[in-house]
Amino acid sequence: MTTRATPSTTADPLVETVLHWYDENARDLPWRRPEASPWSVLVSEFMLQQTPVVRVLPVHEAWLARWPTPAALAAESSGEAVRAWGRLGYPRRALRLHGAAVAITEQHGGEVPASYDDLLALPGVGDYTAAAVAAFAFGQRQVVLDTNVRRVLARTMTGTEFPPRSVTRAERDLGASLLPQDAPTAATWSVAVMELGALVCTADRPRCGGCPVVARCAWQQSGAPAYDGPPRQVQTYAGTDRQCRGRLLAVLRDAPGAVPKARLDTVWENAEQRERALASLVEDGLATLDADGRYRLP
DNA sequence: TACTCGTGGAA
DNA sequence: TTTCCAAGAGT
Repeated sequence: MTTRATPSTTADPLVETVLHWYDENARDLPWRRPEASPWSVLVSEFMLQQTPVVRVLPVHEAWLARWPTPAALAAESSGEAVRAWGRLGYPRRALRLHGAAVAITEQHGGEVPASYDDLLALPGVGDYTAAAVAAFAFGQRQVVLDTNVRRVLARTMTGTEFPPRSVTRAERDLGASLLPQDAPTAATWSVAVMELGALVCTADRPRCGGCPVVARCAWQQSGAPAYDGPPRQVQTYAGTDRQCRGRLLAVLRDAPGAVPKARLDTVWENAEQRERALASLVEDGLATLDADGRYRLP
């Protein structure tokens, strides 16, 4: 399984316990294998933004087989990236990943940059993804705060069931305070605490009975009080522009070439909303209007 | 800051 | 059936 530095480099017993738990319980994911390239890691991080691991796995495998390097993807049209993205959701991520591949090819000699700042400058790469790639692809010491890590820290350290709506200074300081000094150990801790959140310390029905740090969990020790913060964001979907865009783009994705507008008109009843959604797809660069009035992927 | 941006599995 | 939400980013 995973290897790491000696325990003496870590101060907090919670960190040590989670590292040991990860040694025994880590999932074998393609982008975690020793032979995984930084490009494989970067692609996985794009795909995993708001999409579950099980749905990413097959698309990630096909993506890396077709485009083994950033330059290979950069040589394709952005539309092919959108098509290969399939039904992972949020297709603008496909566009941004293509844009990142172009930037890597043109500005970094085709090699995924290792520095946080260079990564952050890539399209579609925010604080989380830049830190994650620096840590997981390059073994750097970075504070990696994703939804899993934030939830684990909220429960074990802060004693609340859920973290704040957006990342706070306190969370960042807490993450920094727990980070092992040794870079390889820090990188392993980052993926380990994320894995704990994904497999045990889940958002609903956490498996506290199987949690290695339940005895140290502030939330559990205080009786697992119910969440009393502001209501978490509700994601409505049915009838939204988002659903309409999804229907329209599915038609373009499944067609080999351009499609007549009449065909797009059949997948959404409300004409006003349909026109607005189609215009927004074009505006976003996810669709192109041909001179003959037909639509296609860019 | 708050909102938008897809999709589908689980309970 | 409805609700929740999953390795966020951009504006």
